Amino acid sequence: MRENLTHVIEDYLKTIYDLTADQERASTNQIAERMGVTPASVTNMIQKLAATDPPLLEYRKHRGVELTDDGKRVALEIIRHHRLLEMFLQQTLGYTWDEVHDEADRLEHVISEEFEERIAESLGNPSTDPHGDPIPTRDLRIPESPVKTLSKLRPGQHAVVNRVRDSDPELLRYLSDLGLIPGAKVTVLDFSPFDNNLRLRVEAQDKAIVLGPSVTSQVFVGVV
Amino acid sequence: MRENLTHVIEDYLKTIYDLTADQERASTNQIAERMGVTPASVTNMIQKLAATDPPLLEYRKHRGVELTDDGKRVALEIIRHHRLLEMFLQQTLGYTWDEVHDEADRLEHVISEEFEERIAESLGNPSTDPHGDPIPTRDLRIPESPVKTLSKLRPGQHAVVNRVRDSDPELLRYLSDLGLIPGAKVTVLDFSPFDNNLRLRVEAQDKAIVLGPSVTSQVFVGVV
DNA sequence: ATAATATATTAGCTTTGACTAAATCAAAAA
DNA sequence: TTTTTGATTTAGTCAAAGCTAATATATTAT
Repeated sequence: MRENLTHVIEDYLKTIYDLTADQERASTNQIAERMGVTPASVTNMIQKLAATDPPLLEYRKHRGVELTDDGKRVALEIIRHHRLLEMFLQQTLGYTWDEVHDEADRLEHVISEEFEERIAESLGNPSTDPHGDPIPTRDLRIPESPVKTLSKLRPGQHAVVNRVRDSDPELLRYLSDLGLIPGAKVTVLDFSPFDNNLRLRVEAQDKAIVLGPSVTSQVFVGVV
Repeated sequence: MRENLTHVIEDYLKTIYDLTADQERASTNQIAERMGVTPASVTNMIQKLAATDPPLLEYRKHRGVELTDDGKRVALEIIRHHRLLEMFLQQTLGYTWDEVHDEADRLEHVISEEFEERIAESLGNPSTDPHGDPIPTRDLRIPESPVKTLSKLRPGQHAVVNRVRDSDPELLRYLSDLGLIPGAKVTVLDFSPFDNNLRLRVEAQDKAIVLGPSVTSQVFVGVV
């Protein structure tokens, strides 16, 4: 039913899955930008993926794409590999959370189900990766990701960090210096309009910090 | 100096390294058979590898190939990855020794130096893999592999198994059932001419066994 | 409604690494 | 030495996945 998909196809499906987490369809240009290829290459590939039997995505000219259930299944399998690997690299091999992403991006395409199963078990079947992203279960169910970002909070509100965007290692190092890691408790002290800066206190850190929206929009929280 | 070599090129170099362990040069057909491709494909590839700057191998028409020092360096790097991975899969993830080879064959091309270094350290920088094959050091030195096989022994001789051919998982399961694993001590009881069978006793096993040359030639020993 | 801009598609070309079929070379046999 | 056989090489294709340049479609602004 599945198999014989190339690593490249897996990457396209993963990227599209990601993009359609917060929108209906993914556009050619969005996919191109995320993957670092030209839009023409994307058009080529998505037409091919829409023409497979069964189709991995649904394509409408000039209207972008949406994954089919088959496409989603493949994407989730890869995402499960990726996030389990991130956890494994951190917990078992002592990687820091800013180092795990690139290594996992390469390993995710080549590990067997056996490998997946063994690291999952040795980690105690974790439900999230080091950045707080949920790990799909063996049968590829995945809880909704939290959608509220720190940038939405206003003075007086308390929240717990439960996930951070993991795309930029620089940002991750900065966040961990600040103590803004999953589990951290924060209190918003001040909000500046126009620049949308937030002044806030991270529990267990001595002094308050001021962060702009390019940081606060990357941190997902649950309000308490 | 190195880099931008494809996985396929790495596989060619590894195969050629392996073939030239016990002969001067590797022939087109040998390489083709080992890699499961046609001889024509091999000719293509080796001509390309001989034309790189610096060349990875030395090619003479109808005379086969030999790796250059640069080619050997690349091969040894991959072999180091492979054997460290085999050890890691067995020791850390609980794989059996017949399962590690295929997984390592895929992982060896994608792990970083960082990953290599971390597993080497976590394993205490082992000098051999689960089959007894020596692991090249960080600076890519490798001891000579033992060359004497069990099939060369004659009645009365005592020996210690130090390596077994790792290409066939079936054989590996059989050998481990017999207790013929690196470290095992054996005594040869009988030799049958014509069929070249050996009857021998494996220390710590209750009864003697008879093995033909298709088995005994795959087991490397040190005579004591 | 038209023009301007942004987005998407098509067409044609490139590189990698396979393949088959045909041709050539080298070694062994007659 | 010639013939036969087996190994190797050449020539020409193919599929994957990228690219550029040219074209077409949508959307927004006038």
